[in-house]
Amino acid sequence: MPRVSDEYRVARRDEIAAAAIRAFARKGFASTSMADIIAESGLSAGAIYGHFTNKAELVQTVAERILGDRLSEVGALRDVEPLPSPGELVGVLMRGMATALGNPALLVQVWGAAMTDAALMTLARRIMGRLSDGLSSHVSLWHQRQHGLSEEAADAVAAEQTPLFVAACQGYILHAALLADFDADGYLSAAAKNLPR
Amino acid sequence: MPRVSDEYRVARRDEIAAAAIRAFARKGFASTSMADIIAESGLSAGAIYGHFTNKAELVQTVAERILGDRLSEVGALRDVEPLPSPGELVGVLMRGMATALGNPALLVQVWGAAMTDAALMTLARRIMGRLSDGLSSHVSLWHQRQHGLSEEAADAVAAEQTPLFVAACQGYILHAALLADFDADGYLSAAAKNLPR
DNA sequence: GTCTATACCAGGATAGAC
DNA sequence: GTCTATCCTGGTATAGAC
Repeated sequence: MPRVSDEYRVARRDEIAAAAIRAFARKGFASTSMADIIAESGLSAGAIYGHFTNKAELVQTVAERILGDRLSEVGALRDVEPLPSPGELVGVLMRGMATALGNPALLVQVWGAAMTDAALMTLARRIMGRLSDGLSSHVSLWHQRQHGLSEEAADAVAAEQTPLFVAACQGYILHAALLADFDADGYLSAAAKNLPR
Repeated sequence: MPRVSDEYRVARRDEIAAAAIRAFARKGFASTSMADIIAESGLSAGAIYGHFTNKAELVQTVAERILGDRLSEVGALRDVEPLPSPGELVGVLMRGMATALGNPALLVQVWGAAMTDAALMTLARRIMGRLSDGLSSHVSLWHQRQHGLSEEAADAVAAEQTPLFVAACQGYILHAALLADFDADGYLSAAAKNLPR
């Protein structure tokens, strides 16, 4: 029995989630406390806990939003013309992620946290599954168009190769997060050139 | 001015570090408390803090040991006969890591923790640098032997391709840590077959 | 060097007034 | 719904006896 309108509720939740994202971007995922988020939002502890039952639910919501946004990009992959090679696609995805997310360290922290947090683990799996599906269907399409494979044959090749393209994305993120002098363009052009095509 | 022999000191440190590794393997890297390590070691808080100034130093020592052990394997890469392709080498490395370390989740947690811990970041960079160097010199050797490239030309190719091999390792670890039904053999044979050679 | 006991702190969550 | 104030837990590190 809400005392206020649903629009108000969702708007407040959005507002709090946005503040949490800013806080995470500034202080990192794991080392951001509720106090940080509270300060960033300009609200109070009571207000936050009125909209999220606990920190886990808030984190879940925020992570969903951060990663979910990237997925729409994967969905639009099929329609790019001329069809880029899967290796080039890795570059498109990673550049999009870099500008949208800013700090790749956030993703690495989410992975680490997922190792001991069941909800985050589920989320990370779902995201990775969707990325994998998006890439896979693109790889299949590529082999059909480029090498004239049948759909079945192309799907088989895609099933085998897709993990390597996923790994190229994950490797990009880890390189970017760990190396101070990471050469992003060099990495991506090497991926476009050397991954199977 | 140590009151006991140096041998005793290093033996105790080793003992504590080994207990910490067991604790990390069981409860994960981030969520293991000093109390867990104390219990696992059978010693007391005072004893531990007599040998390590704080948790960070203990973690540093343990992480160094876990990751450092893997590096000897990288060093021995050159001597394998017949020379495996770089893609095959990824398989050798990852299988060795899997048996030695058991749980790949530990590495993912170390990466995540490194994002906000300067000492761990330094360590992670050093490990990745050495892995990269080991792979790189192998890739160069491979291209000299297999395709008759000059040392300079082979080094240039290696510089370009090495990040992809490193990414294949990192991707393996993330796949293994995140996916419940990960097909390790399928991943590694796909890597051996599809990575540049 | 090692033990027990405890000080101390950070962070998540709640109570009750408005 | 939101605020302020506070409780409570879990965790690191230290004090002082042996």
